[in-house]
Amino acid sequence: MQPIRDLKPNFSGPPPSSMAAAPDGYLQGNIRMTLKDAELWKSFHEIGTEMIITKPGRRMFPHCKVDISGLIPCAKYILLVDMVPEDGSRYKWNKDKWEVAGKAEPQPPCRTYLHPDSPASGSHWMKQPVSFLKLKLTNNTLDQHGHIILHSMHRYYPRFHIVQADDLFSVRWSVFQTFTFAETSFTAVTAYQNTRITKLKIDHNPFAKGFRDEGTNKKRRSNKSPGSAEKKSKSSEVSARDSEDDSPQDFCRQSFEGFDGDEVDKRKEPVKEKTYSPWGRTESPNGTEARDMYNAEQLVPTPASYQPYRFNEYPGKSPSPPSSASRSSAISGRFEPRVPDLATVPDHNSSKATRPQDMAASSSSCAPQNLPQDLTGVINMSVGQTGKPSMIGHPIYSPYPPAEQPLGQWSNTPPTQYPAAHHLSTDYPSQAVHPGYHHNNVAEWSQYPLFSYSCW
DNA sequence: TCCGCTTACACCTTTGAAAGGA
DNA sequence: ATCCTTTCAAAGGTGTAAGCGG
Repeated sequence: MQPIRDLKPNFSGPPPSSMAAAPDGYLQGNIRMTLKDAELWKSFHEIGTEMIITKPGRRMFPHCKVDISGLIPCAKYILLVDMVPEDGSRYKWNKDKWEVAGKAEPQPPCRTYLHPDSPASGSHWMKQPVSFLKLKLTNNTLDQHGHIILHSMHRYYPRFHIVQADDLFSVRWSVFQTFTFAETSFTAVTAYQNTRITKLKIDHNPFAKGFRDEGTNKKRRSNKSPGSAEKKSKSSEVSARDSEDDSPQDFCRQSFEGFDGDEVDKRKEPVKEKTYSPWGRTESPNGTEARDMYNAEQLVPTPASYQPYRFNEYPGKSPSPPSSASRSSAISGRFEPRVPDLATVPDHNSSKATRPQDMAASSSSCAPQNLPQDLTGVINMSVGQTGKPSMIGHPIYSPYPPAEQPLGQWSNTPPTQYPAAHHLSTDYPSQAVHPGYHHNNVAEWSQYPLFSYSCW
C-alpha cells in the first residue's frame, strides 16, 4: 500500500520544552505507514467498500490497521484518524452501481479518533501494527459517545495523522504527517446495498460467522417468512445480478486499470501513486478527475471544497511537489483553522491505553513520563490562539481553551461537549468562505479539515 | 410506491473474572 | 504466594428481517 503522505509542519513560535527534538531526517522523510490487510481492503475496494453506520455506532470492517516505521523510538507520538468526504456528492445504489444522487448534505460535526494508546513512544507504535479496531462510525449527529459522525450514502476515506508530541498540549507545536490509502475509501450506508460487499463481510468478519453458508445458520436463513421472501424477491433481482455476475464488473475493473497482481507488493513501498477507485464509472461532479488530480499530487485528496482552508503557500522550505504548490497557490490565502472534535471509543480506559509493560519499556529506555495519563478520553479541542497567521503558526487545533482551562477538560469531557448538529450545519461551499474569526464554541471549528494545509 | 432508516433478533466472537493446578 | 491455564458467563459485534416514515 502506498499511502499518500502529507507532511505538515506545525510550528508556532518556539516549541515547548516538552516537545521532543528530532532530526529533520526523521521529521520529513523517514516515517512510513503501511496499511495492514491491504489485500482485504483491496478486495472490498474493488467492489466498492461500504461501511454500515448506526445510531449506537458501528465498527469498521475491515478496520484500520497500519504498520508504522521511521519514528524516533524515544519520542512521543499521537495517532489520529478522521474521516474526510471524498467529494461533494450524495450517492444512491442503482441496480449494480453507485450513482450520484445529488449534492452532499451539510457535513456533520467532524470527529477525530484519537488512538487510545496516545501519546506513546515511537518504539511503541512501531513494535506492532497499530489497530483502530474500536473506531466506530455513526449517523447520529447528536452522538455523545465520541463516534465519528458520517452521513449515509456519502463517500469518505480515513486519514491517519501522526503527530510528534509529548502530549496533547504540545500537538500545536508539533510536526505531523498525514497518510491516506486509496483502498480505504468507502461509502457510508445504513444497510448494505451491494450484496457482494455483504458476502465479503460475512466471509471475513468473525463476528458474522453465523451468516456464512457453511455455518449453522442455515436454519435461520431458510426460516424466512413468506412475506419477507416476497419482499426480498424484488431486491433479489438486483441482488442476483450482483452475486451472479461473477465476471468482474467493469465498473470495478475499469477503476482498477493498471492494477495488476504485482501492485499489491509494490504498495508496501510508499512511493508511487496509483489511482484506483471503485467509482470510476460514476459521474461524480468532482468525481474521478478530481480524485486523480489529488492522487497525482500526492496530497491528501481533499475535496475541492476544502481548498480554501489550505494555506496558499508554505512558509518554510517547500517539500511539496510542484503540483501541490500550484494547487495551493490557486486557493485563497485565508487561514481557516478548524478544530476537530477529538474523540476516542467510549469505553476507552486510560489505564489500558498506557499498558504497564509498554510504559515500563518506554520509560526504561526513553525519557521519563511526566505526562498526564488520561489524555485519551473524549476530547473536545477548543480553539485557543487560532488567530496566528498562517505564515507563522499553524494552529491546527489547540488544547488551550481561551481561558486556559485545566486538564480536566480533556479527560472528563461531558457529553454536552459534543456539539449538536445545528452548530455545524454548513455545507462545504459555505465552509469554504467561513470567515476567519474564531469562537469559543468548539462546534464552530469542528469541521474539516483537521489540518488545514499540507505540504509534502 | 419507493427508499432510506431503525429496531429486534439470533448467532457468533471477544473479553475478563474466577477457579484450579503446578 | 505466584504464575499459568482453563472454564464460563457477560458483553458486545454481526447481518437479517420487518416495519416505519418521509
